[in-house]
Formats: sequence, C-alpha cells, structure tokens
Amino acid sequence: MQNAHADYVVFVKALADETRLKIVDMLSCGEMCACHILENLSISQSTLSYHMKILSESGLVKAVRDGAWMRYSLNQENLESLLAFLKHITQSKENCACHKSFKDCCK
Amino acid sequence: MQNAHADYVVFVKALADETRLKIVDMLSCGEMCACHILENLSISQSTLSYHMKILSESGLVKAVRDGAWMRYSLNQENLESLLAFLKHITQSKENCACHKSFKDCCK
DNA sequence: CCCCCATATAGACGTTTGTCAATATGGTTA
DNA sequence: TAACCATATTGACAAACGTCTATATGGGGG
Repeated sequence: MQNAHADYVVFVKALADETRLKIVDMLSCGEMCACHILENLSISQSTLSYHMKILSESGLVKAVRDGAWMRYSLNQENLESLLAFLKHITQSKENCACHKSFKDCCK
Repeated sequence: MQNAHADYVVFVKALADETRLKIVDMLSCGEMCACHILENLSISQSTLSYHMKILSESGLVKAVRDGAWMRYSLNQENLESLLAFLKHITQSKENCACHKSFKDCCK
C-alpha cells in the first residue's frame, strides 16, 4: 500500500466510462463472448474491441480465446482489491500524515 | 437502480485521476482547507481548484466556505452509495437479462 | 485450400481532460 | 477604503479519449 494511488487509478480509469460499467455489469452474471456483449450495447464492433482491450489490460477483466471467439470474465481478485482500496482511502485513518502541523487556517 | 450506470459514472470519473485519489485519501482523515491540501501535492493553485471543482460537483466531496478559506470534506453518503453500486455490478446476480437466449457461441 | 466468420488494428476526427500562467473575485484586516 | 489574503476563472495548449469506417488477422468448416 505504498504508492497505491498510481497503481489503482488504472483500475478506476478502466471503470470511468458508462459503456464499460455496463460491460462489467454483464460479466458479473458470468463469462460472455464478445458477440453477446455487443448484442446488449449500441456500439460498433471495433468500439467494443477497444473497450475490451482497456478492461482486460487494466486487469479487471480476463480474456480467453476460444477458437474464433473471445470469452471474457471478471477478475474478481483485482476487483476485490480495488474495492478494498477505495474503502481504505475513504475511511478515516489514525496518525494521518497530512493533518500534521496545521496551525494557521483549517486548524 | 434503473439507469444507474449513467448516474454512477460521474462518481467514477471523479475518482479516475491520481491527484484526485490522493485528495480523497487526505480528506478521509477529516476536513481540510484548500491551502493544506495544496501543501501535500505538487500542482499549481489553479489546478487544485479545478480538481476540487470536479470532486465537489460530482457530489463525492462537500465544499464549505469559511471566510476566505474553503473547507472540504468527504460526502460519505455518496461514497457509500458508489461503493455499494460497484459491489453490486461486480457480484453475480440471478435472473440476469443479458444471459438469456445464448445459443450459438458462448453457450 | 479457400471462404466465412469473429475479433483486432489502423487511421481519422471531434471532444474531453489536465495543466499552467495570468487575471478576476471576494472575504479580512489594517 | 485600500491592501492583502485565499480561491475561482479564463484562455491556451498538448495529450488522451471514444467513436466510426475500412481493413487486417486468424481460426473453423466445407
């Protein structure tokens, strides 16, 4: 948990798009191939390929080739790690470095 | 939880930047004014103002004027809502619409 | 081997993002 | 009121993003 912000922002960026949120939501139901993901969206095939690349390169989604098809599924390990990180940075911590020596304003 | 993707992507986008992740992390320790947030970052004052605007307009951060200073704090209600949403879309659901009628590939 | 199908890549393009210096705004205090 | 703070806004700019059409790649089946 050292320079975690730089590491985890890759995950957050991967989720920072409405289409990709929908894709993750679909994949939570189980593994899907690209053609069926595409059926549930209103984008072109190449745009889907672009989004799947971002999701799988981030590490949030696993991509497996199955003959001519690609099968996608969630990488639950990394998703849980991201959720834990977000919970961590939004919950109060003790001995917080950033609140030392505040004298003038803010108190 | 209807067209939630479009609503929640605003929160996710607000977190999709390393600087803003650091700011949220700082604020988790408690309320801070802009000048002390700035001390912990390596950006200009106007850039901080830009990031604080994105965070507070998203609803993840509360901004309160205190004389000449701005005091910022986390909006825990919305943060918890976001965390719950992310947990929801990454966990398996029953009766999932997107897996109906898959016959050809993917099975 | 050739064609077909699913997916990936390339190229183009308009939009959005993150950053800064410079300036404006608006509260505080002498 | 005037000068001085902290913060916000503006304008400029390069880089990244999301989208498409067109094309390439690569596996499967006849």
